Amino acid sequence: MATPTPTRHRKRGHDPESVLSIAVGVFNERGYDGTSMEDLARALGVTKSAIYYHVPGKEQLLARALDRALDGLFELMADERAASGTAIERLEWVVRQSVRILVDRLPYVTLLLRVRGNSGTEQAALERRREFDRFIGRLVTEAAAEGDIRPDVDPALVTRLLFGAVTSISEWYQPARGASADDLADALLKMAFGGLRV
Amino acid sequence: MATPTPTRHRKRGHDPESVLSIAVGVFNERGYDGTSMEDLARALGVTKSAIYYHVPGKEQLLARALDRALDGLFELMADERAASGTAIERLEWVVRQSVRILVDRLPYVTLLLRVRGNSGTEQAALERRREFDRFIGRLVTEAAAEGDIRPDVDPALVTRLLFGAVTSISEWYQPARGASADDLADALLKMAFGGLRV
DNA sequence: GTCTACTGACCGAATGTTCGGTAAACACTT
DNA sequence: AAGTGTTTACCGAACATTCGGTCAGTAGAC
Repeated sequence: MATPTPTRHRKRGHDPESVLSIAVGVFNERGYDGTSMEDLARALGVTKSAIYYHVPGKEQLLARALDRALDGLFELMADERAASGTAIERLEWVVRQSVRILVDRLPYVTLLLRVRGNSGTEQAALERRREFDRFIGRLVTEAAAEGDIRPDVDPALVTRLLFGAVTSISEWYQPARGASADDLADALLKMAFGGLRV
Repeated sequence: MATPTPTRHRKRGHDPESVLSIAVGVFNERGYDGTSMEDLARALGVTKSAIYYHVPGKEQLLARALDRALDGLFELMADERAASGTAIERLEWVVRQSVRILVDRLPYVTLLLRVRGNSGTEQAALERRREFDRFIGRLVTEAAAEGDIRPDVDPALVTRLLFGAVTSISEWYQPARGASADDLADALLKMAFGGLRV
C-alpha cells in the first residue's frame, strides 16, 4: 500500500534514487576517486552507459549525496532548540541530534566526512561543513563562558575532540549490530560530559 | 656538521626518503587515489619518470608510508609500560603515547587512518591496524572489569568513541599552531576520563 | 506506434609505468 | 692538468590500459 503505482508505468529497474543510494555505498567502500563508473555499473547490475540514463554523471552523484548530508546538519542548526536554553543544554541537544543525523543518513554523512576538496563540488561541500563546525565551536565557547565546562581545557580543543568522537561513529558503526542512535549519544555524552572514571 | 658528505658523491636532488615525505604530503591533500604520478612529479619539481629512479612505483610509496605509521603503534604495544600496572593506568599511558605517535608521525598516521582496503597493500595495513584496535579493546574491557570505568557504558562503545577522538586529531591538528602532543593528550584525558562538566 | 530503460561500440583524455638517451659530477689513469 | 670511463639523476617520448562520457540502436511494456 505504501507505493502501489509510484509512477505511471515502469519496466522494473533503476531510478535516480536507487542509483544514488547504491553508488554512495560503493563510494564508501572504495573511496570516491577509487570508484570507476564500471564499478558502479557492476554494483547496479547494468552497463556503464545505463547509468547516464538516470544521472548526469559521477560528480553529480557526489554532489547529491553530499547535499543530503549537509541539508540534515543545516536543518539542525536552524531548529529553535539549538537557540534556546543555556549553552551547555543546547550543546548537549546538538550533539544528540548530530548523532541521530549521522545514523539516519549514515552513508551520506560518511561520504561527506571524507571529502578533501579535490573539485569544485567538494570544495563547496567543505565550506558548508566548516560553517557547521563554526556553529559548534561557538556553542562550546559560550558554554565555557557560562561556567558550565571545566575551565582548564581550551574550548577550541574540546570542540574538535568532542566532535572527533562524534564523526568517528561513521567509521565503525554498524546499524545491524544492536546500538541505536540514542544508545550512541548516551554513551558519548556520559563519557564526554560526565567522565569515564568512577 | 650533521651531514657533511652523506654518501660519496651526489649531484643534489632527491632520494627515496625525500620522495616519500613529499609524496605522503600530496597523498594527504588529494587522497591516494586522487593523486597521479604527474601530481607527485609537480610537487617534487621533476618529471614523472624521474620518480621511478628513486622508488619502484606508486603503491610502494603507499606501503612504505603505512609501515612507518604501523611500526610506531606496534612498538607502543610491545613496550613494557603497556603491560604493567592497573588496566586504567595502562590505558591512560597508551592513549597518551598514541597521541604522541600520531603527532610525531602525523602525515603517515593520517594516511593510514584513511586506508579502505582497495589493494593488497591496503588490506595488509588494515589487518595490522585492526590488531592494534583489538589491543585497545582488551585494555578498556580489563579496566571495566577492574571497576575503574563507569559500569553504565558498553566497553566496546567506549573503546570506539575514545579512540575516535584520538584519531580525529589527524584531521584537524596543525603543529605550527601551538598545542603540543602533551597538550592534546591532557585535554583528551581530562574530557574522556574526568568529564567536561564542572 | 510511442516511450522507457537499457546495450554495445566507441571517443579522447588521463593513468601508471618503461625505455633510450644524456648532461653533469665524480674516480682513475697518465 | 688533461683525458677517459663510470655513475648519478634526470628528461622526453612512448606504452598499454583505464577513465568518464557519448551515441545510435533496440527489446519490451504500454
